Amino acid sequence: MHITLESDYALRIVLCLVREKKRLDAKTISEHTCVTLRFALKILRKLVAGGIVKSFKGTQGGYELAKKPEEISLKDVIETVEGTYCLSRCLQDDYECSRGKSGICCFQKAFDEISTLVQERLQHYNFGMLKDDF
Amino acid sequence: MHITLESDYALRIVLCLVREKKRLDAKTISEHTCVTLRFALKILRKLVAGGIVKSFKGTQGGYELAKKPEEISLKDVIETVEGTYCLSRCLQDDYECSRGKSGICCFQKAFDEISTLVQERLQHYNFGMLKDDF
DNA sequence: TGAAAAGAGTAGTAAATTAGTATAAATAAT
DNA sequence: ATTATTTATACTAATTTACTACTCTTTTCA
Repeated sequence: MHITLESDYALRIVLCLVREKKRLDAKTISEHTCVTLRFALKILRKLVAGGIVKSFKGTQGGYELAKKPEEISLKDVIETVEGTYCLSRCLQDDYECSRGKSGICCFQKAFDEISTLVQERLQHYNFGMLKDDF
Repeated sequence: MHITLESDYALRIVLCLVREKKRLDAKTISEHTCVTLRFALKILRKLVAGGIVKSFKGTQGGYELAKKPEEISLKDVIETVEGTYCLSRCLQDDYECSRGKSGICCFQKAFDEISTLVQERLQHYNFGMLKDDF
């Protein structure tokens, strides 16, 4: 019931790019964030696919932010890495809830409210606010 | 980043006891909730230890609620089964955050706020409110 | 133009967590 | 005593998370 380590690493990586304010190659990012090179590369690919980071191939290549820090929320990064947040599986479209015949159980409303709240808060915090906060 | 299936089963089990309003043995609970007998027994032990359910040994034994439905929150059940909710490991006492030398990182405040919010909401919903809601 | 320095893609393995089972012992009622 | 129940401990299986290996493609620049 946690944010995964992978999300945590992704947040560090984005923070690293926010702070350095320039193009960085994967090796440098790996060193700054204490995430292994291979794993950092994998996460960076997800961030690129999610439109949070831009990549440049070849010598002098590397990664830059694709948006301004204040346009990148915790939600953007976390959901790019691990998909939409939901508190219980019964909120997922493909989940067959064995409790209710109707497909709607008494817990669903509560879980849905809480998941929405979490998403809203994760959306609220962005890297513009967070960057100097160490 | 989910409530586990085990918590989900625990909620069903408590709901079953709330609805039946009488002492039930593990086999009956298992049948009503579609949780295997062995696993239901395991979860019931946690619920007993957590003070949510009372157990009675021997013939005519079984389980009853230890409190009124309105005194049992979602939080009570979920935390009994899987421990305190926290969004990120960096909120756990024993977690060594490799980001900040100070032990406090810029994400911690946000995660802490959100975790608190989730706990508050889970506390708010109780089985008195939920029981008839199918 | 081709070697070097990057990232991209795919597939795999290892570790951790979650889910579930087996077995033997203890207890209470009759 | 016997039977129906819970308790306790330890185990195994399945799933998810974390991480690695290898090969390919692209870009730069001597």
